[in-house]
Amino acid sequence: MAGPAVSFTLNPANGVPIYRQIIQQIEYAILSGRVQPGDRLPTIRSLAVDLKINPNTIARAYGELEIRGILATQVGSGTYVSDKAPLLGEAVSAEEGLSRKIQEVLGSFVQDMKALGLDKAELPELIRGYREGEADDVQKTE
Amino acid sequence: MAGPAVSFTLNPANGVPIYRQIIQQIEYAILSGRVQPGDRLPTIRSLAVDLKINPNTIARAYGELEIRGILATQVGSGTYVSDKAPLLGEAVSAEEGLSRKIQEVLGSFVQDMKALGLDKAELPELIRGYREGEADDVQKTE
Amino acid sequence: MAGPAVSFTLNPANGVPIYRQIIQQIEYAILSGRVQPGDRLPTIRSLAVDLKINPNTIARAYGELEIRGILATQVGSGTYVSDKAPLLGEAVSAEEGLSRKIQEVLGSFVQDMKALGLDKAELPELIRGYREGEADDVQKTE
Amino acid sequence: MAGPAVSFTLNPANGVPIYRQIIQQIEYAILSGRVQPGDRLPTIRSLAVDLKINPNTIARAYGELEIRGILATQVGSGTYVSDKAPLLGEAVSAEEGLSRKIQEVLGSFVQDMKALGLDKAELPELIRGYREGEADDVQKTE
DNA sequence: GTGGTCTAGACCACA
DNA sequence: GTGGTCTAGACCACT
Repeated sequence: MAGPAVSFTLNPANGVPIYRQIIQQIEYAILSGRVQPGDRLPTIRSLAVDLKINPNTIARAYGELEIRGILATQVGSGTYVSDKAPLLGEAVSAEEGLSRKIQEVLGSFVQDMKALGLDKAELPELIRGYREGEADDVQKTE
Repeated sequence: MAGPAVSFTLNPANGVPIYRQIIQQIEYAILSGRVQPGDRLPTIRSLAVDLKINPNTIARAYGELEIRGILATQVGSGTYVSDKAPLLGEAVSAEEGLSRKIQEVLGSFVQDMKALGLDKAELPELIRGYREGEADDVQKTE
Repeated sequence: MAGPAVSFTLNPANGVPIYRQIIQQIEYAILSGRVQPGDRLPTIRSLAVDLKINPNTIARAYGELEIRGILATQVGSGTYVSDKAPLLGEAVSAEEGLSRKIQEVLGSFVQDMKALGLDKAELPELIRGYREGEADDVQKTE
Repeated sequence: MAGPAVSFTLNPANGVPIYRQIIQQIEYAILSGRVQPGDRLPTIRSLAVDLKINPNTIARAYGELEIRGILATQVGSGTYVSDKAPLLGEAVSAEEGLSRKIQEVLGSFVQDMKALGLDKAELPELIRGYREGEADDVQKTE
């Protein structure tokens, strides 16, 4: 619990590009409030070591978030979450940004389960029965 | 309800390659039993017209599933679900295959929600409150 | 003898699709041990230039072998022989895989010759008399 | 031994189109002398029944051989091997036609085996040790 | 009318 | 520089 506010969990074999997994996890951490504007992110090098991936990949993720105004780099000091960060996309408030993303994730979950033959009404029960299992092939920080 | 057994819904802007979306929807339809071994899939050309994409893209999806033994094609006649299809991956029975996939989808949903700051206990309530909205930018068959 | 471990020889006019000829030659090179797990294959583009064919055709061959678990690609780096590659098909050992394929090729040779009126007993003599001629219309690497 | 002079052995799953397998077997039978000019071939319908395939497929094989002057159809009477049949391709004598085909088959056999790591010198021994095994998945006449 | 093969070329993702 | 995705279109193989 003393680790960084953004903990990264990468799955290099699930088809989603690694730099995109990193972007998503930073976005989620910001939206959920675990990371606040002004917070400092891990350096590219330290993250690269932790996650055992190419520093370029992290640089690309940070770079894209910077272009979108979500992160800001201060040379010689580090990378910080920008003040306007919570307003991801076209959201007008932090709450709305979080809520949108939740609806989006929820929507594709319900749709996937429908495609697998499960009705929305069956899902709460299914979730209650869910026990976190083994991760397949995952690299985590901390 | 009189439409084809596999209905396709594509989201061209979510980063997942189109041919992979098609593959997934066929797999899910087979796992859920909506499509049975021996069933004929839509022709490449008709699907291409319906989904407004290039026939080669459909052919690629069908082709990968054929290499994996899930589909079988008879040139001049069409593409069919193979007899051994329900045993996707290393599953030893159709039920096990479906169950595995459900756990997999469920797992990443719970994990995503956790990253957005929601605890597992909050999810059933969230789902109950979910109203199906119209998706953003989606192409469907039918 | 200092060339690449897989040398490709295509016959564009024998009815066998080019991408299948490539697949076969990679398989044979693996089965015979000339190419080992972990070895890097020629890049798609360089092979395309060498063989004077479209890069997509090479990509298709590599792609099918990847789906079958025989190759693994690392984008930005290249295409490699997978660790489990020698166990092609249902073979349980590299030796068995090679032996099976040899019997298969041998079987169709004997059968073809029988259809041409030659008995098995005549074949050893025939082979001894065989002088390697120049092939008709062939494209080779190197 | 009382069957037709051309006995057909089809393998629907080896990638070679069925009509091409039929053409090859007729060619081989002619080249080897098992079938002589003037001999009558089985009717399309009877062959279709024997081989359990679509009559169109046989019609196509016969049709192609007719275009090449190897077969001749007499309406109402049947299909016959033409007088000039043994001169397949550009061969100037029946012996030369047979010899060419034998060299061709032999050449690709030696090449395949070389690709599998076997030297020409090892092949006679290999053939002597060969025992005809089970056919995989084959349909034969008679 | 099915699906299969191949080409040409554009643009993207990744190291 | 790697490989990946998609399009457009030509031509072939087969029923």
